[in-house]
Amino acid sequence: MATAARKSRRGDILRCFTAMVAERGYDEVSVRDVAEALDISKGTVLHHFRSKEALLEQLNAEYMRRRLAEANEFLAGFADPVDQLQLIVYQLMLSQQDDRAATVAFSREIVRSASEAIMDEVRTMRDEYSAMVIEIIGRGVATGAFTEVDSHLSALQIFGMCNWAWTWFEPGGRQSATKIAHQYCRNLIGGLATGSPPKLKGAELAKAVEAAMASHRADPA
Amino acid sequence: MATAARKSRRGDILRCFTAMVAERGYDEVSVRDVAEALDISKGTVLHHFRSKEALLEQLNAEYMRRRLAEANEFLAGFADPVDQLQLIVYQLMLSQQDDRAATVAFSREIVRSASEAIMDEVRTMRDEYSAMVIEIIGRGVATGAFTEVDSHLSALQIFGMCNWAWTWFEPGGRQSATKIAHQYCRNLIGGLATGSPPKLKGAELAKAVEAAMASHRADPA
DNA sequence: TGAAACTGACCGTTCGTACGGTTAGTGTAT
DNA sequence: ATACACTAACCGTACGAACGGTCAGTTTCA
Repeated sequence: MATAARKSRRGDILRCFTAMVAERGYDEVSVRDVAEALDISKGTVLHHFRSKEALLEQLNAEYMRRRLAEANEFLAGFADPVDQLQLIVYQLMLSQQDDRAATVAFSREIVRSASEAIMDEVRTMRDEYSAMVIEIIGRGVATGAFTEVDSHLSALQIFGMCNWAWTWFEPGGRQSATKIAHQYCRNLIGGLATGSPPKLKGAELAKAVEAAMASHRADPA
Repeated sequence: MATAARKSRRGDILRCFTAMVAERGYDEVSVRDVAEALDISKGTVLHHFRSKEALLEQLNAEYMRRRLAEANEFLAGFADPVDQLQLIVYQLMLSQQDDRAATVAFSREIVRSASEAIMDEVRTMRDEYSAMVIEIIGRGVATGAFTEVDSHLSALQIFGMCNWAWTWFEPGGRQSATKIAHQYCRNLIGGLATGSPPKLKGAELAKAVEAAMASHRADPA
């Protein structure tokens, strides 16, 4: 390990900021709020992160890094595009539950990562993830597993139905993320798929995603 | 018409505010910005609307009022729940195109209308609209047109895939709202529906929605 | 003449950020 | 061992700009 004179509170700052952005939104969170919540000075926050915007950039980047790492892991275990597309849905919904704060913060401030110059690493990772999903759908169409669809548009449809969940999903609520993902898959994959509705092995897929998420979890609180 | 000593700029203010919120988000729009854009004083803006929050409330209320009025009109023309559900999708997507600013502003600030006290009229209308869609799906399940699904959850799925479009859809872009709605319906209604994929009479439905939207259009610029 | 539309100066507050100084650990040479 | 240099963590203050909102007064028109 490099050097760590005093144990840094960098991690705490990012975590606290993430929680606050999730709850109130970027504009309603001030650097002062974060500092006060952690009982440190505002100067300390800006010692660790160049600016408030840099804080958001880090939050977004870490979020995408986790999702990509997970996806690379669990997709490797399944070759069938029908399975793979479901895995994606399970991941997106499970992140609503198990990586809630970061997911909400990321989703609600998503436009901010679309244009700002500081966010181009985030943008690159978003594109990479999108491309992955588009490729899966395209492959499904090519093999005849899916009907002829615009794979780009179908990907957006999937992102939409999953990402929007930040506005209403409650982790402790009546329905678990897996249950929701399962029905989303039934409704959507059923529509994409050709012939008789494919048998969806939900439990197995959910387990694979959960395993991948566990091994790339953010640092503990 | 009631009274109008000087012709009021109330409409202009709300329209301008809507456009700005759509583009930048509520927090990034100041009352001063609106006033300067219209070349009036800040006092005038707050003469017409009690507060900045009241401005957002009006924007949301007008948006929901339009959607409800349209829905009540075009749903009356079709009895089949499969048709009706498609009409909803067409409406949600067409509003992204033909009522863009209000739709984006409404979508991106949707959480603000979920909790704030001032927003309860908006909340009531949102609930009414939701209930309508849930009822359609429930009826489809009851008649056997749709498979056994949680109609509440399926409604959220539809709202998600449509509402999320504010983050990426461009009115003048490569794909029209109707085209997108058509594919969304194919992918999703196909999955909901039982038996062979129902014939989707897209063109007719789109026309009905467009007619309804035309007759409840917001005041011209 | 009265009511609505509108103005412009103003208030109190909060914002993000810059910056000089202090404290506490770590590596190194004696 | 112990003195010294160095670095990263952290504090506290200060600042100009912008914020939402108030209000007494002026203009305009039916």
